[in-house]
Amino acid sequence: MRVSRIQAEQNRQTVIDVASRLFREHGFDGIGLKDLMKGAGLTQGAFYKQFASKDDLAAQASKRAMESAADRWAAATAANPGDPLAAVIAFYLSMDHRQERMDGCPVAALGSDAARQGTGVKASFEAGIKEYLEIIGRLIAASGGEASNGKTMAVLSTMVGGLMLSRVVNDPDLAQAFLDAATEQVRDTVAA
Amino acid sequence: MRVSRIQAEQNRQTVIDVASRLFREHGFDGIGLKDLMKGAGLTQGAFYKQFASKDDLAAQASKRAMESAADRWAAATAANPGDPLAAVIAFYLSMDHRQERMDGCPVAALGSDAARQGTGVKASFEAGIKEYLEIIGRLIAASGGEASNGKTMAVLSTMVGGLMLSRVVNDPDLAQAFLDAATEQVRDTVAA
DNA sequence: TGTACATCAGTGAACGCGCGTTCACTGATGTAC
DNA sequence: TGTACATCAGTGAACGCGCGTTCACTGATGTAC
Repeated sequence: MRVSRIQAEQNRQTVIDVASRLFREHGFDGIGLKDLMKGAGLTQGAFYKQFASKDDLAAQASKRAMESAADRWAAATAANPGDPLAAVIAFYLSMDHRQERMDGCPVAALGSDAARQGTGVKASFEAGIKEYLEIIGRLIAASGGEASNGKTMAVLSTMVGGLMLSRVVNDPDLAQAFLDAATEQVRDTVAA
Repeated sequence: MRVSRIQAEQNRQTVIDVASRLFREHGFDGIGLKDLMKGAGLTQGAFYKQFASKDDLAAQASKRAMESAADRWAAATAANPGDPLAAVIAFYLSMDHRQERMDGCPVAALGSDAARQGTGVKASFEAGIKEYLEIIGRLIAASGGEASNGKTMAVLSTMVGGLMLSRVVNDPDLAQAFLDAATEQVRDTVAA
């Protein structure tokens, strides 16, 4: 049964949204097209009316995931206008973020998977990472610090690495210690 | 055809070695038992004489991968006794390391995969990460710095994050910039 | 505006394939005497 | 030390299953007049 062009486009967007979350939760190889489509209320057969391949969806879903992650950074800054940079750091390096892979940072959730993917997926990550860097740079500058490219990249590296390491260990105390250590490091770097 | 107990144990070790490399190259879900066994010169059927499940192998291969990564750190320090800490940092945050996922750091190669795995795999990573921290702590202390737990964890976070970010982008210049930024940050932290 | 027809988003079944796992069998190794 | 037999590492085929992808079909939507 045919569906209006508006509805069809809406469905396509829903599939991308769902995929951006389920890929983060299960990895690109850990979730099949059947379940991805089911998550959008559709059946498997409709997939190839909307996307060229699973890889194509992976690239688009990665883009969407990075965009929505940047939106969450914006939300964190809006919630704490007094010290927006501290708000982003606190949110990113929190136990909450560690535990919600599905709605969290795609670099931490899919970084090592993405390194194995094709140019399309990597391009999506690259664009999102550049957006991250711009936001961090702006926040450092706004807080009165000197926002060099090197400094913003170092800050992002520490945040991503700290979150990843905290997720990879079983011991909750060690996980918390990584988040704390990264937080302190980032604060020192920003203040320097 | 039966094989001597010594040969059987040797085969088992070979499977673990091969798996530790192929998992890093292709991810836990990206390589099948048939190819893993073929890499060790065996056939698929022998697998369950040696391991309880693929997950069991993943845990053992993760342990092996972390151990051999620590060995490479030791090799780097031995090659530059004058400044062993700088040698480890330079090796870890190099383009060479970025390009050789198969023989490189398992945290960067499999970190986001490992976060989705069971307790066994995570325990292997946790043990390896503690070993990393001990080595870094020892090297900082030896270089005359104050080696707090927080500092060593922050250093490791920055190294892992910097390498991961450099692998996830297409642009080689941006990749190099992440490696450079992380290197400088780690040097500053260690010297502080 | 109303009618006739073409379009095409979505369905559901099928395709070939590789997955993790199981199993009957082989034949060299290990053990008992 | 030599012989008879039990053990079991490894083989290769099979199991059921889910994968990504394709396709004939449906029927509401969009278009032409």
